[in-house]
Order: sequence, then C-alpha cells, then structure tokens
Amino acid sequence: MPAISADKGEGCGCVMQYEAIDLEKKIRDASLRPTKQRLALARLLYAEGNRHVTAERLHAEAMEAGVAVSLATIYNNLHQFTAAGLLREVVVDSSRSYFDTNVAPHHHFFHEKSGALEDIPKSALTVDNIPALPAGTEVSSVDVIVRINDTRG
Amino acid sequence: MPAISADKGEGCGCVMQYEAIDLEKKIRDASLRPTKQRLALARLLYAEGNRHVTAERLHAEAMEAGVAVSLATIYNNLHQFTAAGLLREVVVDSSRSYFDTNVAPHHHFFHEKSGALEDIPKSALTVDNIPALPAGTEVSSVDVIVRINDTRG
DNA sequence: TTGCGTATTTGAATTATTATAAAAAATACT
DNA sequence: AGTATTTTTTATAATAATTCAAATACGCAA
Ligand SMILES: [Mn+2]
Ligand SMILES: [Mn+2]
Ligand SMILES: [Zn+2]
Ligand SMILES: [Zn+2]
Repeated sequence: MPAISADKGEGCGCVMQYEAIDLEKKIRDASLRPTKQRLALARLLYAEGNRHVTAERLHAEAMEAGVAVSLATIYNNLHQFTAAGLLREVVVDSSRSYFDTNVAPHHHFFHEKSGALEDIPKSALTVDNIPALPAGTEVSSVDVIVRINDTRG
Repeated sequence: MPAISADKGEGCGCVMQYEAIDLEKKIRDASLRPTKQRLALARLLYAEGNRHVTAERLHAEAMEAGVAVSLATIYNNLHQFTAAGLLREVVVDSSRSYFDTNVAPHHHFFHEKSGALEDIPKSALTVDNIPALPAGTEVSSVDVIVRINDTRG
C-alpha cells in the first residue's frame, strides 16, 4: 500500500489541492464555513478568471456540475459573498441581479440583446468634471454602463 | 349672474386649457388615445418640470389626485410613453424601475438611502476614451450613475 | 344608431427574490 | 471520540414588481 493515497481518483491532485485550499481560505477569511455547497459555488465563480453571473445562471451551472443546491442557497451565498467583499452587484437590468467577481472599481459594456457583461478597466475610461455633490453627501461609487447592440446594417 | 362662469373654482381656466391641449397633442402625436387615465398620468408626469418616478409612486399620486387607475395601466402607459420617446427608463436599483421625463442624454446622482435621482446635465460631466467596442456592435447609450450617501461624520 | 375592429384597462397570473422555520452539517468543547 | 453550540441548507410560504389576457371602452363606418 503506497504511502501517498490517491483514492479520490484525481491524479496527484496538486493543482486541485492548491485551488481548493485557496478557496477554502477565501471562505474562512470571510468568517464563513467551507461547506460543500459553498465551496462548489466558489469554484464555479472563481475557478477561472472574472465572471458576471445571475443567480439563475449559477444555479444552472451548479446543477450541471452535479451539485444539488437550492436556489435559496444560491441567493444566500451570493449575498454573503457580496457582504464580505468577495462579489459586487452590478445593476444593469431592472429584471435581474448580476454579480461580479471583479470587485475592483471598473465599468461595463452591457450587450442588451444577450444580457452579457464585459469589463471596461477603470484606467480605460475617464469620467471627469463630476459636478458638486448635493450638500452633506459623498460618492459611494461611479458606475458607467455602455449599453451596446448588434450593428443594424 | 356674471357672464363668465367659474363653476369649477379654477379661475378663468385659460392656463389649464392650454396645458390640457398641449398634453392631448403630445399623446395624439404618439399615436395614443387621450383617455381619461392617460391624460391624468401625463398631467402628473409633465405638469411641472422634469421628474423621476417609479410605477408605485405614480400610482399613489394618481390615487391622491382622485384618479382611479390600476397599477397595470400605470405600467402599460409608462412603457407606451417610453416606446414613444416621451419617457426614458433609468436603471439604478435592481428592485424597481425609474422613469425619467427628461429624455435628453444626461446622467444621474442616485441617493442610495432615499432612492432619489437628480440630473447631471450631459455637459457637466465628461466620459472619455471609451475603448473599442466588441466587434459588430454599436453604442446604444452611455449611462453614468454617481451613487451618493449621507456623509458619515 | 348600431355594429365591428382595435386600443385600453384591469384582475389574475407569473417571475424574481426574500422570509420562515425545521433539519442537517460544521465547529467547539470535553 | 461524544456532545453541545452555532451556522447552513432547503422546502415551503410570502412578497413585490411586473406581465398577461379576458373584458371593456372607443372610434369609425354603414
Ligand atoms: Mn439583492
Ligand atoms: Mn420594463
Ligand atoms: Zn465587471
Ligand atoms: Zn434624469
């Protein structure tokens, strides 16, 4: 019997292992427990690059990935992640909420037909000369949405 | 008995009369029928200066004004007005839609606590260096929302 | 005026989301 | 380990915003 077990059939598991630890730490640092569901959602959200997802989409992906997770749990976790600064909500469509894994300040292209969002790095766009704010208020964020459509030729 | 009646208690009524004709024309020009409900809503929306309203708020105002109109009718009319270019929808809150009587391009302050919107004239703010659009697309609109909160001292 | 096609209104249904509350899972403590 | 404490999940119900579709009102021709 070998000293190093591989009984989960995932090869040496090095990369998976590091990623798993990474996500588990991310969750623990947010004072949340790394449950099976939470880890699965974190994996879907953060495994590869930044993403913009709706609750419905994330739910569908979890199902596809064979993780049985209720829609209520999806909402709970999206909101908990958002409260912890691991996600931010992007308001572009009055009928659904989008959650963004890129929490650094930046802007968006919004493809009105498909509902897809695409990042515009903060440095790639200039917002200048914001007029004086109403008295007693301060800026919480400046959001630019460039709504786009297929060219009608 | 005086020759000029004042039985509605609204003075000579000249201004009201002109305003009514104005709104009726606005509605007719949009190929819509100037129904009692539609005229009442138009009056609430356009009687004095630009406004930002939610369906719920407009409904409450109609009730207050003694016009019995269903919420469905409010939505129908807000959408019809929007389609006709008499209103535009502003997306700032993922849970409700705002409709703006100012259809010229401009931006907004959004007071997160109260839900109030305030115009920023287009000329008062510069959006520059928008990066290249995804291929085959064109800009439909550029929306800037400056989210503000009460200063926490 | 009456009848007919279309526009409009509105009660009812649908959708996205949130709340509740009881069971299950994770952690803490011994 | 075994047990207590807390967090999480999830079925289910509730809610709020919005949309649908049946019924009504309107505009116009005969
Ligand atoms: Mn939310
Ligand atoms: Mn809408
Ligand atoms: Zn983004
Ligand atoms: Zn405005």
